Amino acid sequence: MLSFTEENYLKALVQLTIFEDGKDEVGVNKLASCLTVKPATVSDMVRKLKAKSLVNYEKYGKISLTAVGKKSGMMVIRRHRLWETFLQEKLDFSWDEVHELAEELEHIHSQKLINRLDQFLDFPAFDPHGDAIPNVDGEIVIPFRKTLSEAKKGDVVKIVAVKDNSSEFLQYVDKIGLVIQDEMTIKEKEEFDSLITIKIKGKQHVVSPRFTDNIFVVCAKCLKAKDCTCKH
Amino acid sequence: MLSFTEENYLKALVQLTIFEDGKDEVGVNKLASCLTVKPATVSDMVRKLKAKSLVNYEKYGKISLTAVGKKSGMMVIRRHRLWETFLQEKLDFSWDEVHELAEELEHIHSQKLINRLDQFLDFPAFDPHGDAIPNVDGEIVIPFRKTLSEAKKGDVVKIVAVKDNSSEFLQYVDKIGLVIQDEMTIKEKEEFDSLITIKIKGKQHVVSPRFTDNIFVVCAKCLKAKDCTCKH
DNA sequence: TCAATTAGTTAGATAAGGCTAACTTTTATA
DNA sequence: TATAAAAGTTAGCCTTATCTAACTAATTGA
Repeated sequence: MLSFTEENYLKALVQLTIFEDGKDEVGVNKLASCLTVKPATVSDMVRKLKAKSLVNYEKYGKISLTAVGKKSGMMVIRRHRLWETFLQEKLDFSWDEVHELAEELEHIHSQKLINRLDQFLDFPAFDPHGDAIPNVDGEIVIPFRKTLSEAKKGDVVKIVAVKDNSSEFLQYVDKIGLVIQDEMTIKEKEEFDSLITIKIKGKQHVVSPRFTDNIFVVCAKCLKAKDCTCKH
Repeated sequence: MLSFTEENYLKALVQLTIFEDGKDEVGVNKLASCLTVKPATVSDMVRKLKAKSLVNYEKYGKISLTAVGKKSGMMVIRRHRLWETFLQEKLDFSWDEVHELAEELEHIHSQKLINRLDQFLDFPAFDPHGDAIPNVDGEIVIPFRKTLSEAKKGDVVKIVAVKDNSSEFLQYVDKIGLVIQDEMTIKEKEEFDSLITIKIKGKQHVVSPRFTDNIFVVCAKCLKAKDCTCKH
């Protein structure tokens, strides 16, 4: 059985490779800063994960997940997202509170428990932050989406997820009055400093990249994600 | 914050002192066997717990909990029993499955989480094994009860709890067809080998001390626990 | 009451996961 | 293309929680 720590390494690797498009491997430094440990620690640990056939890795090379490592990492994310959903739906936690608690709950191993929880929640497809929940086999369909930063002036987009799950970020989203599935219009886009003016529920807000880089949207005109070829 | 291990030591101490009547302290060996570690390990650990003012202890002496240690231990038990209740009531686990899972879940620290769970479960007073759940302040009322071994021939008693939470034991209880709150009659009691013949729902069973020592009952005539002065 | 048994302690080792400091590779750039 | 900067590794140390082996204290009972 994997330790708490090993699971966190695999989870971070999934996030830095599979969930980060155009990347299927990552360096020691990046992984270290993601886990807030020192590169030396990662160097050591990655050798142990390789010995367990969970990652592919050669000295001075990049790190990637093996099939087994990927599945294990996905299961941690499945557990995390199901617990987040439980906390919000059943225990009335706000979306900025659930992440931290799920960081602990995700390490409860029982397969049976998590599948019962899934059933109890009526097999949710998305967690409170709009992220897809991997299925019982660790598979996931990452829907088409782009960041708000990529939207153009005049676009009407729908928020589908948030990238940053920190409570500070989510509280700012709440303050602006934005909720998953809300539509908004891009009123202005200043190329110079990347500030964007958006209109939500009749109200305008000027937001910075700190915000727009962490909001996932789909263009309201082409909601069928897979068919979307538009440049909106 | 207490570590996983420290919490297990405090929980075991609560079980061996507060829950064991007539005892308020325990020796190193007993604690070690309860935790399935070696006495040497306990000797070391207890010094650390004393340094944190969680236990009272002098070299070669007995171990007892301080007020702070007792409260911490009680909170672990509160969390354990609430999770057990959740698993049975909401996720349809059987009572022989919940203990092991709760051993992991009990170490999730958030006070807010556990109080929300308590509310979600509608403030249960007892867990699936019939044990009282400590309140938000770590207080508990241990109701009057005795083991089935103490019952006398002819007594009519009601099962209120089980002492042994292992799945083997609970599966045996299921096999006999016994459920918490059931009444039974003591038909025979053989002093020689302590075998007892009980009648439950019209069916007779011969049971050994392995069973009777681990079943808590109250005499059916005097259910008001606190007022009970009978010798049944 | 003293010897044997039981209970408890200490010292030294191990494994996991982390650190710092010093070193080596790789890469990027002038 | 040489060299500085960035990225990665190694060695040695720390802490927590565990162990074994050897020792000491306390209790028990003949």
